[in-house]
Amino acid sequence: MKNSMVWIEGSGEELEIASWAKSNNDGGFENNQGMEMGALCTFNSMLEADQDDDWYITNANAAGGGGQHVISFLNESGGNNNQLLLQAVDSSASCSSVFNSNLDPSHNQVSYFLPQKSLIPTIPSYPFEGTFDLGCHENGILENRVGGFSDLGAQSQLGTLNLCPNNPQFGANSFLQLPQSSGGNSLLFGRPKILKPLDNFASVGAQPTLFQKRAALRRNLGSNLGSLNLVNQMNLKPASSGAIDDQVNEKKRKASSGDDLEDISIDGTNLNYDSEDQVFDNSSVNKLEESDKNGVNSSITGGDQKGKKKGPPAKNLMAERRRRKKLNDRLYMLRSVVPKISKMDRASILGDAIEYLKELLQKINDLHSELESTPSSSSLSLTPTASFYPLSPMASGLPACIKEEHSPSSFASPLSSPTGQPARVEVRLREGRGVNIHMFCGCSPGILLSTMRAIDNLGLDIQQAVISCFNGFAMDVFRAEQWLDGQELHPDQIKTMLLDSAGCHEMV
Amino acid sequence: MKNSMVWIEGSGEELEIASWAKSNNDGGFENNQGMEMGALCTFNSMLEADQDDDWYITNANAAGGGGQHVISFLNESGGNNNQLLLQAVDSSASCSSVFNSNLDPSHNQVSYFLPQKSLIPTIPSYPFEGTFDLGCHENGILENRVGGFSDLGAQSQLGTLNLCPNNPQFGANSFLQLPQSSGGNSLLFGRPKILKPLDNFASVGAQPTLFQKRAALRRNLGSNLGSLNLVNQMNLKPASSGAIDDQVNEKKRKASSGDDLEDISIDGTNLNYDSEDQVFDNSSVNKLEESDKNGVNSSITGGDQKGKKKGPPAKNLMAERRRRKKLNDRLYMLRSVVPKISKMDRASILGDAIEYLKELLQKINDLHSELESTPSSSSLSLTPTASFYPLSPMASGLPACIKEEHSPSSFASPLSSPTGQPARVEVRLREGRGVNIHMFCGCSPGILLSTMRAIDNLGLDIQQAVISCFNGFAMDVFRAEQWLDGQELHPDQIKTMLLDSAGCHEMV
DNA sequence: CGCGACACGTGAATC
DNA sequence: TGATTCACGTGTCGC
Repeated sequence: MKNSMVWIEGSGEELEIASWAKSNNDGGFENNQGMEMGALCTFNSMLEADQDDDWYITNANAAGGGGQHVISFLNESGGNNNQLLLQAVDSSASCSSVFNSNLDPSHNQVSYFLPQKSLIPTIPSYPFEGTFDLGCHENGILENRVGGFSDLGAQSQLGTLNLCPNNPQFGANSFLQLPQSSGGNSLLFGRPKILKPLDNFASVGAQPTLFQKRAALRRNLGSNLGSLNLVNQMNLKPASSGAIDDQVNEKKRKASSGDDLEDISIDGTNLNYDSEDQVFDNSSVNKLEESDKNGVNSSITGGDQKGKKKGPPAKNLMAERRRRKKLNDRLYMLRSVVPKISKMDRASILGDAIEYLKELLQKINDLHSELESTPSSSSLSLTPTASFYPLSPMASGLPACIKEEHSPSSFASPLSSPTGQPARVEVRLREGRGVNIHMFCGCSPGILLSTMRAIDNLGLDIQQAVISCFNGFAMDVFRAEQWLDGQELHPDQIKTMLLDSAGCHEMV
Repeated sequence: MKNSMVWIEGSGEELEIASWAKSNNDGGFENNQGMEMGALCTFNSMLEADQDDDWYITNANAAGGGGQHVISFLNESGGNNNQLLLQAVDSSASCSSVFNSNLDPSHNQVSYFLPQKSLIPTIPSYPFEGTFDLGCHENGILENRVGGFSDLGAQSQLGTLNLCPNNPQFGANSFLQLPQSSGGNSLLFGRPKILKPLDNFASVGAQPTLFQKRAALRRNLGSNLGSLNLVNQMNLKPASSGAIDDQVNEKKRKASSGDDLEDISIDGTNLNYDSEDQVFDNSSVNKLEESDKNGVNSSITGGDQKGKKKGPPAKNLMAERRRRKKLNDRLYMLRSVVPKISKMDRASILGDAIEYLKELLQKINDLHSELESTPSSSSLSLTPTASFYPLSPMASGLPACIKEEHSPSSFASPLSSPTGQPARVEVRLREGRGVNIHMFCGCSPGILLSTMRAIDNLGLDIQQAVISCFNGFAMDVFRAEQWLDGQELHPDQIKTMLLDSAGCHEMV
């Protein structure tokens, strides 16, 4: 769990809090499970989520464990062509790029992980300690602010990376993210600044984002790195490490509103809130307290005081949290699906999405017109439908770019990348044999294959990745392992190899 | 401006409140102008809005009257390909469908109008009365809750329709919109229920949404229809009609937070807050007061009391308001750009956008392939545009539709597939050497490579595709061509080949 | 009356 | 140090 905080929302209903958290340490198994559940949930949620909304509606199973089958369900249905595969991103979970076809993480949380801005680039992975239940714990630690994406920074990419590892299964999501990463980064720290807020961390349990932010920042900044690098500690840490937390706690807010609460989780914990129905308040609370231990908290909860105002608030509070999370998840999803993200800012994400959307439309127009006119000379000035194309410079080349200019290179979204775009490759070694790769370049025929070959030749097994090939070629490998026994690969080796393959992919 | 409420945000800076409002009645001319201005503003805002953000930055003109030229500007710029033309939506403004290329309404308000849910379907247009300045007035009327999109309903489609006529120029945007309309709806009332909250109403001045909601609901419900149908009155009405407003006002909230304020606008008015720099507090305030007249308000501002806490808050407060508004605007914009909105829910909008985006990608692929194949047989069964594949019901025709319901299976997200899942492969030949492949299966190590290899072995060159690898492996090849001279591949060949590779990917 | 949805204000963090 | 951004909790409204 390192960075990635997955937050699961109960399968059937409530597992909100991060299941992933549970097994932080040991890694694999549980986490995965958690992830799946999350995914599962997601699906369900998606299906069901908006109610009549679009997302498929199928609630069914979900509940408890059956994540898997849920999934299968989808698959079946899936035949589902339509979907390109989005990355589902769950605000809570850090894995950003998930590509879920389903949109709605909301009810059932999903995973996601958004790249964070990477304040603390140095820290490779931030596992999340908190277990699901424990999750609360974590939250507490981090604190109230659990919210969605914030800047957090530090964990940013890490989160992404980490998560994936954790939940290889889910990994799928990451897909589209590429673009982002390309910019700089989604995968890793690559892009220092770009991704600001959204990053994955989002929420572990509840609000990974802030959580991450703070946690990361504080911890990282303050103390840290050492301890956290590999392990989960980060998250736990807060809990465990009183000091840092304290700082956080002090702020904890609670004081302000004062009361509220009622429920447990209240501030510190947050984690649960997502859980929705099944509130694990208790557990979480307990943990929280730990975390809360800091001064202020007491003021707040006092214990769990609920005496406060009326009873109702608590419920609403949870609901609101869920809502927020859902919204964030969607936002992340959108983000993951949009190639060129530019800023991680919420508004920017939205804006980028809009722009991208426009580009696509434009492109469609162009194609359409072309199609019509095609055969013959067509191209003329006529501009069939509307002036589509003339303008569309964007369509092809720089679609959205516009904005970008300045940041010209950084993100170049796959789309944007004119094919000519020189390849950009970022490689980051995770601990063990893990490798994160972010590659972005102009799309040229054969590049996909050549890249895959290159990776294969490098002895890397891609476990989690999202690759998109449109205008440009973008690949974000969230998790890959070196199966080739031999020596450890050096990032540069990988990089050059990939660049080479990109350079001469046509020759494939 | 009948329905469409354009909200202009000062050109240079602040014209926040709705210019459009001004000329309600007479219809055409002024309205248009208003619209234009709105548009104009929007552009500017867009351009400038996010600062470094993407949106083009160009403030220039905007200001006063020049709506037209602005537009032309756009066009020129337009050559500007980039933009597809979005409909800009401003949370504050009600006009939904404007198609502005620019994304960022925030700073400079823009216009928009979102289709509302149409609570009051019967009412065709809701013009906004309030003029810019007056806008405040309006706001006041509606009330504090000016927020973003709320349900409002009634105006929904109407707004859209109206607008278009007004700004033919912008019409371009519509282009893409089609999809929407096809969906059911965006244009007219067609879809009765779908659009709920976002509707255009949004806000005139500050928080259109709620405003609208309440205003609309109350008014509509309570009284209304008759008067409003064609004309602008609706909007004005609130202002004019005290009664309705009052109801609204009562709720106004303000009381809760109580203080804050400092600034003028405080609650009731809100309008200004968006304005940012130039706060027209005064004007707005004045108006507000009118609106505020309801009981509670007084409690709140009391006047403008600012005594409260510290100094800082106020500023931040305003900033936050702006931010919120901006975000809402973007959201609306997104909404306006996405044809099939289904629910007006924020989350739904996001989700729909995501889905729509996917569709577009798919469509592009289709077109692309078609295009390539075109000359020749093109027509085939392929169903040119859309439905390429069987699965993609959505893609073509009903793109979004899916959403809906039925499509249980339809979406199956890639993610979902548990690894165990048997591979599913769908292959469709496009004309020419084009091939569409949809593959979905459990994720197992090496599957990516093996699949790539299989494709390579098949002599297929992937040109457009999205591949995700997480829990499951999902690959959607939108466009691939057979470069292997030889014979034409048979879909089944491809399919079996891929299935084999998936089956034994580990052997890779 | 609960539940969902929003907006608001606020504290905090980052730039 | 100011400006933004975010998340949170809360009040409110509509179903």
